[in-house]
Amino acid sequence: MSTVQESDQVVQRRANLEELRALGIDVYPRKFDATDTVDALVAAHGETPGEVLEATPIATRAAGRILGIRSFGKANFLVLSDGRARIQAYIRADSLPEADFRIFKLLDFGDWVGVEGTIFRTRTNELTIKASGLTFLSKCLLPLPEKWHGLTDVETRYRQRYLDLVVNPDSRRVFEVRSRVVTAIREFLIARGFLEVETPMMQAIAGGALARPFVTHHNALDMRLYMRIAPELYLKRLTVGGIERVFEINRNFRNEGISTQHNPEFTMLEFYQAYADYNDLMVLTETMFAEVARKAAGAEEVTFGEHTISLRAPFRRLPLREGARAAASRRLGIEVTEADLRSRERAAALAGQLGIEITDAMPAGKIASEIFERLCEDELVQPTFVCDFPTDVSPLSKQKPDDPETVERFELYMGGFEVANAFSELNDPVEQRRRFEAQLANRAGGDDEAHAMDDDYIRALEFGMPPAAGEGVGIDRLVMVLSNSPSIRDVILFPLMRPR
RNA sequence: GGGCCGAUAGCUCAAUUGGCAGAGCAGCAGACUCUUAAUCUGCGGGUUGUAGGUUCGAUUCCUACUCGGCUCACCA
Repeated sequence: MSTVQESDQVVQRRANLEELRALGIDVYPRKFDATDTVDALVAAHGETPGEVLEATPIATRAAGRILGIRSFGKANFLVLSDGRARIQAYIRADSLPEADFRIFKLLDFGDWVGVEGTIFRTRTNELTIKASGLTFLSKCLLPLPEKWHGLTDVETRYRQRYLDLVVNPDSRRVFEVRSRVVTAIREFLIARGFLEVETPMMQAIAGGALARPFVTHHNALDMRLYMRIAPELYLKRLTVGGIERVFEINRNFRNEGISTQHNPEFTMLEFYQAYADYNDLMVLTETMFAEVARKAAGAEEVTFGEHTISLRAPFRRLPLREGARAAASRRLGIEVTEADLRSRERAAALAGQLGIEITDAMPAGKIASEIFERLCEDELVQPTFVCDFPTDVSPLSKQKPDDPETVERFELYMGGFEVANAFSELNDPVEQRRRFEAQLANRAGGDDEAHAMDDDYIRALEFGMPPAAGEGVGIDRLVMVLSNSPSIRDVILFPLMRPR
């Protein structure tokens, strides 16, 4: 947004500002010494009866943005917001200095002020600061959205998030949930001996996931760099280095479509635990999610759209081929077997019958997972560990000891989308090299999201990586579920938008 | 990228068959010493997303474009 045309309202607000200046007031003062936040006042005295407040008057100094002015000549009310809570201030001409009352007369909806006074309850039992002093703190020169309907235009809410936060308390609530989610995860992992680290965001090889990267360039080194699509290979190098429990919460970047579940930059928790396998991580994840839900949303059951989602452990386990097999059987009215899904030829035929497009380059496992995603994904509302993925869609996972076509991997679905992905980590350098080579073949076959060869990573494995399991958790999506937000843009403060 | 929908005052929304572009809040002037979506009286406020076209006349119909939403495709 560039300059806004000077409407009559803006002219008026500027005039009010100049009039304050003419009174000798510093209209952009340095500071205000508040003794309490509005939120703290409401929390502390929201239930205190009026008689108690009257018997022992409580003095306070609080500041905030004006979100309401009700004027009755000599008796006036201001609604003061600190972004979390609101409290009203009672401004009486004969209760505060004349100069301060003159300030009041020049206030506009949206201005920042500080109020000094004592707390009482009005006849209508409203908790109120009876002002004995009023300090002007900053001017709102542009008219804010309306007090009653707030701001509903989604484009403006995303582009000018600050307006959304000013007038829509629910929006603020979402980002408080988000903050608590991250805090709860940190506490959970640190309490279990995990070390938080930061690994490169700019990488010479964008590995650890199958996705198109953003490309950038380092001038001094004259080298191509990729914004990371995952921290995985660096965190696993750290397990080679002996950091047995490690995690990172940070941004990933993927150069792909935008949707209600995809933003080009998104926040991911990734953690690795040595000596554990994917079964251990399922237990860890259930425990963690239940705790995070309690701490961030206040309960293990949350409302998500028309659903109630329970994050109480344990979560359902559903082997991928079993889910795909059952769904395909239902859809086609025939008995589909797991063996069908393991056969390239029969799986391809099934996909054809189901109307799922496949390419010649797709191996059987890829087709099975396509069938699963198309038929099952939307129905996975309650937390479900989809487990035992085909090997050829999982280049970094360890195979099951008795079934080399299957890896020890799970994805956690809830609310109808994927929230986490984990596996027993492939730590055999020879097998890892073979998997990378298979990926290179896919790339040659036209799959530009296939994993690149990473010799440096192979070398790290050759030094010996302990048995370990690792997991990535999409923080944004988890927050969506825990804050009942239908779009990922609702949980990202400044989602990517085309410039206007 | 495809499909559908949307864009009107600062905000939230109307506008009949194509016929003077309106309301509430916000703003301005005034009244009011406990209101809370305060109330009451009066007043101002518009390049109807952009560019074209059809028409005596376009917010309305048509075309293109911009931005956005949903959705499909895509998406470890």
